[in-house]
Amino acid sequence: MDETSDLTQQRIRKLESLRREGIDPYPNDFKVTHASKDLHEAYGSLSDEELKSVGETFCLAGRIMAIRNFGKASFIQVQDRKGRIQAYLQKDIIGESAFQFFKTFDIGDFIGLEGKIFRTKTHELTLQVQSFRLLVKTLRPLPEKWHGLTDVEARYRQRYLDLIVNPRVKEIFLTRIKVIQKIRDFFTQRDFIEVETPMLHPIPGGATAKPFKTRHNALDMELYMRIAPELFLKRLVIGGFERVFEINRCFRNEGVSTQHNPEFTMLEFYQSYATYEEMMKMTEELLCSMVKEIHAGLCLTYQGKELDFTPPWKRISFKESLLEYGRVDHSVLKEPSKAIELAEKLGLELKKGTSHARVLADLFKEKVEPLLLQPTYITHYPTEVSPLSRRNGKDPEVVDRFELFIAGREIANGFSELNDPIDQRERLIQQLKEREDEADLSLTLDEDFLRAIEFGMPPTAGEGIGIDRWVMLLTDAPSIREVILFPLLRMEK
RNA sequence: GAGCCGUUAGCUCAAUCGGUAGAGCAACUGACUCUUAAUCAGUAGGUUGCAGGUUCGAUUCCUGCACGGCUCACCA
Repeated sequence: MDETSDLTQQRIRKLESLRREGIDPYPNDFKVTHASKDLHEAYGSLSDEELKSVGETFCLAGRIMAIRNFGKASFIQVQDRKGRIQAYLQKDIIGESAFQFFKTFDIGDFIGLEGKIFRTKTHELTLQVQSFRLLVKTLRPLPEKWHGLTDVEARYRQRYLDLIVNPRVKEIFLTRIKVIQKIRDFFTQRDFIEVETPMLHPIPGGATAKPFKTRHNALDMELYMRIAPELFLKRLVIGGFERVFEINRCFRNEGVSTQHNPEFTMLEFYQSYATYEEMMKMTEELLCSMVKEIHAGLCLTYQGKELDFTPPWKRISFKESLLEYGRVDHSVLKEPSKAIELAEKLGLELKKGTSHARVLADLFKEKVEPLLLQPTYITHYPTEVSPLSRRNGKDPEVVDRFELFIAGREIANGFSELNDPIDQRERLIQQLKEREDEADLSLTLDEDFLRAIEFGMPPTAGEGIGIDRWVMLLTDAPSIREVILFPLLRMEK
């Protein structure tokens, strides 16, 4: 058992002996003047001679990641929030008793250092320690210094360890944070307002995923964790916030995979007096700005595949894509029976109903989606599978909608919003009818949403972008769990 | 939900046909004042995920369970 492991017992004994000697193993009064990176940036390029004239004393603190002991001197690697720096402790300088005290330190302990900067014979910028303090005595040993922590389960369950010993992991999450910051800046600059809408929905809507059910005790009320913020953001548009965005969590009670986590982060934004075509343009600008910043160019490699983000991105209609990528016969687009025939030939299970549009959507998923490696907009989906999108002016059977695919995955979904309240009501009812057989009590008509639209929604376009999947592309992560700090796992035994 | 694979020391990994469970790092003792996966000598560390079964004998073969990974299914 961990609690009785020898290594931990040893350290508890060390801790007790420190206390007996009157040393506080967890002080909080050490003051830091510099971070490791500050020193690397300020002095990394100076010559050995120039460094000698730097008289300044620096106070740093961090976790000891490596110790290389000699008889009367020690090198240590100290890690702080910005990186690592080497420090050098010499018995002659810090004194006999201090040096003996240092010998009791373990890898993983936090240390506070005060000293001057110099360069070793092997040209490494190093802190010549004049004095030091124990800041935290740790009780458990860190994973191995060379291989680090590779066990995937341990990495996810004990993400703190993963972050301590695997620098790449820290980098991924810093990139994720940068992405979110960048999105905020992008929309704020364009006069959008960031809002927060409810996570607890009386009626789940805005998508057709299965929701998590929960319950409010005092109100004696069934609630659902939101599957999408869409219907609330539109209420805000109706209320006069003509440009809004939200970056927040959505919850879907579905299977877990390398592409799906039950809770994930979605960006949604709505702009009045814009159309789906302007959304496509804005999406190119937004995503390209991030690719440029993180990859110093418009190309990146994802899982061995070269992706080129140079705009404009290919746009092709849903039906055209079935012909061009799916290589289906024209008759499949025209005759439902032919579509069903093809789907059956491919071994697709047509559970969702066998209407022409649904079958085509299944064929698309099977035959087209995996081929869309380079950024590609698929436009004009069938109206039937897009209950919240505005009908196309020339062909009411399709909608002014697009989905963005990159590396064979859906990254974004946007459309000109349906603001005809009568059509909206009919299409939501139609959607409910199709799902009736699934006997899901959560599927109810959101009458307040329909009432809101009856008060008039300005012509608006909106879009949602899955942030996790986008960060996966930017960081070359093979699984969504690599870009979520604490992915959902079963309970540990 | 199904299939396949995995689970051995704190960490990373070995263990031939079923025959006493090993190494590196970390730890402990000692040597060493410019190392950087420091080096050298020595010591200690295990309910082989859990529960059964087969066998003289199981890390190894079989069954069930738990947890994880991948693929598929479900699903925006």
